[in-house]
Amino acid sequence: MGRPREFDVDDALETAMELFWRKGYEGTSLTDLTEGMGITKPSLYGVFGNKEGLFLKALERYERTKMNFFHEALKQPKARDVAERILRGFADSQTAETGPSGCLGINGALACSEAAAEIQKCLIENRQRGERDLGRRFERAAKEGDLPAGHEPYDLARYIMTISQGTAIQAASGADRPALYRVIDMALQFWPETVEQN
Amino acid sequence: MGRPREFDVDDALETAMELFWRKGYEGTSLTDLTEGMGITKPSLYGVFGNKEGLFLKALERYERTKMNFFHEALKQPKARDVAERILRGFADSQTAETGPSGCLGINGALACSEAAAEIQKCLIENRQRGERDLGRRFERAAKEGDLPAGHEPYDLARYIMTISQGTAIQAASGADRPALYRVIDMALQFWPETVEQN
DNA sequence: ATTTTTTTATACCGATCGGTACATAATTCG
DNA sequence: CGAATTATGTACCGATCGGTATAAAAAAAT
Repeated sequence: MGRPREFDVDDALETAMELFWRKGYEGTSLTDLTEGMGITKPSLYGVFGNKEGLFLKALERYERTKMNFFHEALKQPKARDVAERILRGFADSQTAETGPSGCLGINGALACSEAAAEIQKCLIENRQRGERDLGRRFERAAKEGDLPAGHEPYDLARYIMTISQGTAIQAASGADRPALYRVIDMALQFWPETVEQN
Repeated sequence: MGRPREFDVDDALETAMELFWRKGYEGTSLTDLTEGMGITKPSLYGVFGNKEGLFLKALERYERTKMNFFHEALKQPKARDVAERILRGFADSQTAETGPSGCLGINGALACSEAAAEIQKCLIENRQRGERDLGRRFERAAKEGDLPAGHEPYDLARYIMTISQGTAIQAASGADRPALYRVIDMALQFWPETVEQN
């Protein structure tokens, strides 16, 4: 009952996500948001709580719609394919034709005022969670004899995430997808395509 | 002549640099700056012009005092040593005990409002200049037969810069120096220590 | 038709933003 | 000693920040 909502919540959230992605949490003002989403401030607060709540919901949407490749990649049977899919998945997302360049999880609040400390902490934990999940996958690979010799699972995970975070900066600076793919090719060179059978 | 300045310009600039480094250009308020530097706003504006001018001077100081390893590294006779010194130089700077984590050139204004667009552009050009300088150095190395086979100089330069930018994010997320060193070791694995003599 | 419920639009809130006017203080020059 | 010059402290500027009070509008329920 009650007056029906005049805007689509999902569309509005998509717009908010793109704005935060492009301008960061603190760089995006409520005026940017309400104008972009085509709604008024009371509507925004009614549905999303406040700016922080809106950002967290936008981040959730980002993870669900743009980072879905990540946990899909973990399902690959070979660790090298896991790594490669993650690297290319990030590069694809960071250089999509439509939408902002780079990564919301980094652009959102890398360095910020105390007012955004909570968001910053949340994004750091977000990145660490991904790295930990990848490390766990590589731990399994180690047991399966599926890792290149002389490498610890969590070091490999940090390595892959470091490359992906690097390409996020590159993309935000204008690098295009083929350039990032060449970086990825180099980053994977040390990792033999086929590991010794045991 | 005139009343003598009551603060040390260099000390004040050092403090401003650290603040911008930790909180970014827009995340650092004039109140943060004046309180940190121990001066009043008129003094700040008298010496540094405005916030943008102060940031640019802080960036200049950063390049001069924290990034000096970079052009020193370019002087190494072997390309691989150039690459390694740059990677470790960045990692060292990003994880110094005193001072903020990460990199001012990235933390400063990765994603921001339109008000900081000029600073953002300046930092992007800054990063691209470094990459170009490294690419030129690798071009020389290519002529000298000093590059690993099958790699273009500017691709290698982008690769090295991508790793360094990745470690900047890692450092800003709490990674320590040994962890970054292990990443660097992996990133350089494909690059043979000694290249075929021709 | 009236009540109830929810969303909308307008107009406003105190706080903070970057930046400055103005008078005073501290120095050198004549 | 003035006079000129520069720096400082205070107090303020308009604009914007995130957030909200209030009431009208639009639907469902009675």
